Amino acid sequence: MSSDTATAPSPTTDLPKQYHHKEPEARWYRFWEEKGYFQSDPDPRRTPYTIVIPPPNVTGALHLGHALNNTLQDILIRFKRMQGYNALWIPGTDHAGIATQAVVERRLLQEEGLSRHDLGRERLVQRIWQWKDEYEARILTQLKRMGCSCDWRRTRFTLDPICARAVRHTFFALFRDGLIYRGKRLVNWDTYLQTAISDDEVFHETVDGHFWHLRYPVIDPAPGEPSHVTVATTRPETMLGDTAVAVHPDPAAALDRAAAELRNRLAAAGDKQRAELEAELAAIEERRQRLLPELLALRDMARAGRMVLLPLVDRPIPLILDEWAKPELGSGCVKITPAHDPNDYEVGLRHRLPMINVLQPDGRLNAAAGPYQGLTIAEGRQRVVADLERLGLLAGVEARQIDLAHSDRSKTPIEPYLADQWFVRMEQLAQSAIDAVTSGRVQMFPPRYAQGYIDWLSEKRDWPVSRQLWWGHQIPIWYCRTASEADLRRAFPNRPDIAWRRDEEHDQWLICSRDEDLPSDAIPGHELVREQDVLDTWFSSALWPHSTLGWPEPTPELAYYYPTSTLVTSRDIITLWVARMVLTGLYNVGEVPFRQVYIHPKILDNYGEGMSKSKGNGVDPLDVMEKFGGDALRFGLAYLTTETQDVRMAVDFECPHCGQLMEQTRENRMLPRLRCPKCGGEFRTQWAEREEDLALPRGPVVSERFEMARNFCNKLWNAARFTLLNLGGYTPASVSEAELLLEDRWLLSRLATICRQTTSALEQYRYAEAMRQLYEFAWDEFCSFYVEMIKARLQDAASRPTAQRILAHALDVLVRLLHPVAPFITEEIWQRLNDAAPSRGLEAPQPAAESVMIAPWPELPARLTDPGIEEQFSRFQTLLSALREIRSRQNLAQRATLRFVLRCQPEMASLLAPMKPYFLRLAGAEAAGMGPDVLPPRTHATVRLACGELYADLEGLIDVAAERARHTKERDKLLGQIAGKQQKLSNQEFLSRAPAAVVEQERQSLQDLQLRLAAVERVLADLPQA
RNA sequence: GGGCGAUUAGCUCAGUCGGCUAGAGCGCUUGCUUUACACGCAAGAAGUCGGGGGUUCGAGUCCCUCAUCGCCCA
Repeated sequence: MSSDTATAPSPTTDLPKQYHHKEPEARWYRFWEEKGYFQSDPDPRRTPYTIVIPPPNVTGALHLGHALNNTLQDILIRFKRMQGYNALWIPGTDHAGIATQAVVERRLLQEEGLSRHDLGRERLVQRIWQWKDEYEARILTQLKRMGCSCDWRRTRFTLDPICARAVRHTFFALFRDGLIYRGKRLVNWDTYLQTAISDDEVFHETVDGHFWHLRYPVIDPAPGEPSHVTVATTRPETMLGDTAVAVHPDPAAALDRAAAELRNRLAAAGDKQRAELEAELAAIEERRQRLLPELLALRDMARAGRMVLLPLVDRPIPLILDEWAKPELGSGCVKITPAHDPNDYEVGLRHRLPMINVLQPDGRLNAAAGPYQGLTIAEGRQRVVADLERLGLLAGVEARQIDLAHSDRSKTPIEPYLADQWFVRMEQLAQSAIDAVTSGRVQMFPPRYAQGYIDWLSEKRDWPVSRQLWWGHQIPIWYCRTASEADLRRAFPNRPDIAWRRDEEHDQWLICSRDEDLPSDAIPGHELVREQDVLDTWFSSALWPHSTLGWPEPTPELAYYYPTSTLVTSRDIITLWVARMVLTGLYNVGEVPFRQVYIHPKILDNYGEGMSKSKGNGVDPLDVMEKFGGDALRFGLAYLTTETQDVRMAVDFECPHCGQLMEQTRENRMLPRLRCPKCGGEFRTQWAEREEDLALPRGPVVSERFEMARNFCNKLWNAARFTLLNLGGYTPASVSEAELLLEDRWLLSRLATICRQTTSALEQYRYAEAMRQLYEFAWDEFCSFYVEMIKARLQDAASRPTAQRILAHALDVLVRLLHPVAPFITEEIWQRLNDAAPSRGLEAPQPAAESVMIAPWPELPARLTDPGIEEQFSRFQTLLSALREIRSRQNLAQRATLRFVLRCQPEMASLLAPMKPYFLRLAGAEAAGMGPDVLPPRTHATVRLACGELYADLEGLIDVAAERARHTKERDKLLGQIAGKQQKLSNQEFLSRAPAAVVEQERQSLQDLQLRLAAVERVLADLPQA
């Protein structure tokens, strides 16, 4: 069963002072896998808790953003698994159509000078599969190194046969139900990649451009009518595709409206904007004078159905009336190019204008461009402008900043382009997804993200799903021009897996096949041609929660695990992915894909930009883990996961030769090797690929965030080390309440509270809060107080056994609480603890689980929570820190014992009496007396505390100047605070309106401050004059 | 233009129902080979909670407004 890899070394040997993460991480991950702890199978007796991974793109390796995403999922899965749920985390990757094809194509061009067309479809796809294999392996390795407890048997890929089958079934059903159609649409055309891309893959950038003013001659102008119409454009070559010129139907009213709006804004404007707005208003009035008469004339001409002659191609095109023409802008007229501009497209639809496409897929001008055919866009633009100028039809050029759409994939400008595309009708589907969220069947955390989701879906824009790519799910449609419907019926009798529809526009049949590809002669005597396009990647990822569970097969997994429990993702794909999963889940399975969606922050680089594969600013989690360990990576990330704030993380490279830090910048972040500015040594980065680079030592990427987490792991390690070194001769036995000392009851109370708080925080996805609580408890309470206090008892033969039992138990609980976030170190400690104290627990000791991963999530009895004890203990802590401060302020020698007395109530004295040894141990202070009647030493420092008045004996020790400075400052501060309180308490409104408890609290607080002031003033008076 | 978020110590960030003298990590200063830990221990300094107005007995927290930054949508 258990391999010897799983045996921890003996606790008394090999306990280094520093935790070394490397070896235990590999060892325990192997152990968990061998034990099958990650695996989950349907089991009706248990409640499932399921997460599907947001499948990372195989485009490249994972960065810290992914590390965060997966850490948060693993924390949930491990937490729920320990809580007793049948926890399943399904892993996998996404083929990422355009992104991956683009990367492989780019590399092909760079390294071999070949285009995809040189290679051909089959061989390109083969190359991409190779890329996929390499990066999928790398990604899965990264996840494993991070400790992710996925059920690897169930690893899926969006292009694998199971997912492909789900895609085919979905497409078929949508087609059969009339929810898929083919149509001409204006799409965002990437001329570089020669594919349509979705709006979401477009980014806008302001660039320097021009505004050209073109003059179109009016055909047969009547006397008094303008002979030309002037239009303006940033893309003059598109004029070749113009099919109308629009003028506003009521230009006077439009100008009035524009002016009125400006006046409104002017009324509300600050001084800064005023001048600007006034200038705009003046400009409008000026236009009214100069342009309005002509616009009115043009309006009348348009009404009369008059035409203008489109220059260069000499095509008569109509003047039309449309509100898209803005009288307050440019010439007031606008050229209409429906095939190459989204707004013009809408105008074209309204007026049933012809739509003339002048571009080829590669971005060159086509036959419709007449004499310009074959030119690139840039060449065409130059020639068109020159020719117009020669004809005297160029009215002017102005330089201007223009907003230009770019392809996120190729970084080249997007051309709006009219093309045949496949669409999914969103009307019903979108509504179902909206309802799922508004009804609460799917909940979003934080809830504010629901609004954006609903707004986006409410537009119900049809989803363009075809991509002119080779990498992806090829659309299962075959075209046939010649067959009759009778031929189709004859060829496919009783075939529920075949559906067809008529495509009137292209005079052909569209035939969809669900299961098998159709041969070209499937209809005898007719030729079938397969659609070349593939589906948008999101089409397959939309099915992820059910395709991974085997849908459309009615698998036991689907029945048991669906709907899944939680989806953990980042906000930028709420619409692209989350919304689409909801609607396909409802459509295919009839049930939402998940109950809760948790949206986590983004990790930004030191420039405030999100990490991304394409930007190359991603930090490889392996780099971080190499230096700090997987647990530190995870803890550091979870600690940052607050509700609202993205995380800006500046990172440095650390020279492996000399330790010098180098800031990671835009310039160096993608280089395969770097040279240390200090020692001149070279090292490699995550981008190293060539052998000579790989031979260099790796320079890790470091950040202060992970140092903090690494230090925390080390602290935990040492707490465990201390425990293990003191468990010699441990015997299990129940510990009665009577045996518990004050500090034990305090610790158990705190532990019970922390258990409750951690559970609650994790259940509400408040990761940072959970981490902070655990950090503070482990470090400030368990280590700094409890461990220190128990040392004496461990030295004493009589008290040792009980102390050991409590200590082992406390460490056991703490380790379990930390397991979800820090799985490796907690397992290492757990195993060593199992050797030293195999049976633990206070009430009735039980043999511990063979792995902390499958140990039960700790829940301490509520009765252990004792606010009274915690209050008392905090008195002790305050007293202690006052003593320490005096020591420090007085610069007391290490070995010098500070004697003190505490004037206090008898109850307090008896409470603190048993703590006497701790004052000595923790503050080098000896209590000479406690109680109401103690007398202050002759030369003393005093502090008034909640528990009483502390007098430290400073005979022969005092530093007068330091003491005076200190107390003067303290007095001034107190005076200010007291004044504030007094004012508050003399306010009748406050006294009458604030809750009595608050008023009482304020009174107490004032009294306390006054007592402290009195004490400080007494000390100042007592101090010898300097 | 619309929406969302942010602005708190030198830096990076917490701060839940409005209620103690606003906290942490790092950095800084001082002192420590205290037998788990220098990746440590102890102590300290450091804040006009972006500006202005309002609500309230009371505002870092709620409302309005302005400024700056980021993201999403058009």
